[in-house]
Amino acid sequence: MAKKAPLTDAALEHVARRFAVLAEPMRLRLLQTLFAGEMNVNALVEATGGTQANVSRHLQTLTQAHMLSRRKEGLQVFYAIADPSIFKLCELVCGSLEKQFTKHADSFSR
Amino acid sequence: MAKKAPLTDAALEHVARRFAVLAEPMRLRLLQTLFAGEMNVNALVEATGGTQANVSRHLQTLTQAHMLSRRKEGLQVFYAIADPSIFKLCELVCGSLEKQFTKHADSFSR
DNA sequence: CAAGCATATGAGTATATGCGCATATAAATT
DNA sequence: AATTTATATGCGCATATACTCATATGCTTG
Repeated sequence: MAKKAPLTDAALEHVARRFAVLAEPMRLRLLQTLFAGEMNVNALVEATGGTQANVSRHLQTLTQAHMLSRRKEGLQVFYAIADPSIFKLCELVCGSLEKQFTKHADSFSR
Repeated sequence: MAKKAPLTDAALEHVARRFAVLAEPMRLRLLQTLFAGEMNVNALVEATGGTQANVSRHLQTLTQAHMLSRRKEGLQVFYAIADPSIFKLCELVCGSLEKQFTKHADSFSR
C-alpha cells in the first residue's frame, strides 16, 4: 500500500468530519474528562458544568464518530473513550500550540 | 510541568480552533498538496481545482493558524507547511479512519 | 505613469451547527 | 399501572463560516 497516495474527495471529507467533531470546546472537555475512565451522563454533566441536553447531544456526536463507546446499564448510560488515537491527537495539538505561544503558556493549564 | 493537568476554557478554545481549521476538505486538500513542498497560489488553484478567491481565503485561514508560512516574491506569494505536526496529525486521523472502516478502504486513496 | 498580472478582500447568500427549552423515551421502583 | 429517575430528542433561534462575484491592492513592466 502506497504511503503517499493522494486522498480522494470522499476521504478528505471523512478526515474533515473527524476534525470537525474535535472542533468544539465542550466536546474536548468531555473527552478530557473521560480520559480518567468510563463515566455516566450525569457525572459528565456535573464534571463539565454543561446542561444535560447539551452534554447528551455532544456525547451522541462523539459516539457517532466512533470516538466514544456507549454502554447502557439500567437507567444509566456509560460512555468511554473508544479510539485511543484521541489521546495522541490532543497531545500533538496541545504540544504544537504550547510551542506556538510560550507567552500565554500560563493560561493553558490550571 | 504536569502532564495531566486539565485545560482551561481558553486553552480548550484554542485547541478547538486548531481542529476547526483542519475541518474543511479544501484546506486539507491544500495541505496535502503542500506536502510536496512550497507552492504559489496559482499552482495551488490549479492543483486543487478551486476558485482563486476561495483558495486565497483558505490559505489565509491556514496561515493565521500558523500552519502555513507565507513568502512574497514579486507578484507571487509562496505558501509552505510551517508546522510539521500537521503531518503526524493527518497520519493519525487517516490511520484511525482506515481501521474504522476497512470496508470502504478502497475509496480512500487513488 | 499606464497597463497587466497575481493575489487579496468586501458584500451577499446559503448552509451548518451550537444552545436552551420543553418534552419524549426508557427502565426501575412503588 | 403509576411514578420517579436518567437520558435523549424535536424545535426555534442565533451565530459562524464557506462559497461566489465583483473589485481592490500590490508589484512589475512597457
